[in-house]
Amino acid sequence: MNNYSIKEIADKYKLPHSTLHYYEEIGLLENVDRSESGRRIYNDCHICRLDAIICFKNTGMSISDIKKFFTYEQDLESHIDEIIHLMEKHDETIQKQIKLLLAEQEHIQRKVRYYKGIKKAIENNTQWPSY
Amino acid sequence: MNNYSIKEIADKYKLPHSTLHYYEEIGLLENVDRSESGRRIYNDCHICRLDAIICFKNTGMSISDIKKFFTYEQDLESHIDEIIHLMEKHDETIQKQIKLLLAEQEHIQRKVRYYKGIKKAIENNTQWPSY
DNA sequence: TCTTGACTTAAAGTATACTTGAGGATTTAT
DNA sequence: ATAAATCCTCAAGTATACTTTAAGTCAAGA
Repeated sequence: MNNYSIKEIADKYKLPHSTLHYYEEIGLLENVDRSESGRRIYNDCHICRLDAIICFKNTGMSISDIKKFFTYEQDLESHIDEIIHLMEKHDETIQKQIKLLLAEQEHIQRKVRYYKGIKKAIENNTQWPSY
Repeated sequence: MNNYSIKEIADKYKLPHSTLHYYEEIGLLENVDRSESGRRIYNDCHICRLDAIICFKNTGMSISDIKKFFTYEQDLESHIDEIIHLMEKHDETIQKQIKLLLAEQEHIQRKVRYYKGIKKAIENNTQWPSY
């Protein structure tokens, strides 16, 4: 089990120290050891948890849901159904997000084509395209 | 050019009235006419703009960037390069989001499989799978 | 040893995007 | 005619997720 300073963790995840303080304060990061002088000592469990936090955050999960996940995970046997449900729901959410993004990307790309048409028309002093 | 009450618009876009008030207050919706008694009268330009606002919001664009887009659009000729740049940048952003979501979806699906394995192990009183 | 950089706490502040509440006016349906 | 629905303004409040500030302690290199 390796040890890490707050700087090492902050650098690894490109997070400011304050965010790590904050995550600890709200209970998202737990059991952070301290050196004799009171400095935080992180370990591989925190690495593990931060990997999950980053993944969940990247996919738009709220901090309160992320916390719920870890709470369930701490007593996995009695919450296995909730955990599976949470993960399956989140999988669906991601799927919906991807679908929406793909659809909206079409709109944006259409706008790009439209505005490029306008640019050409401006440059050549010809008629503007219709949208 | 059709006219719409705030209720019609709110229903169409499934937004509370307050959000439409807010969008007007911050200048995202402009030139909203009023009836004699002071009630808002929206028209097809607002429909058009709201379609774009919803699209931009769905793809994670900030309100300040959405405002910037409409500001540029109001004097398209002198801002055509900025508009194209904004849209192309946004297209890239969406592309990145999709990539990230697809990658993270793998992680979530792996978790689902893992926890389902655990559920089975609990039910059959057998050994837990490794992650 | 001294200075610089890393770290601490606790409270207050910030950014974004709305939402709610109070109090009143108007419109529509019965 | 009256009740219910819809709308108005403006200020204050809320939720989420941090960030900043202040004032100080600790550790490591020159």
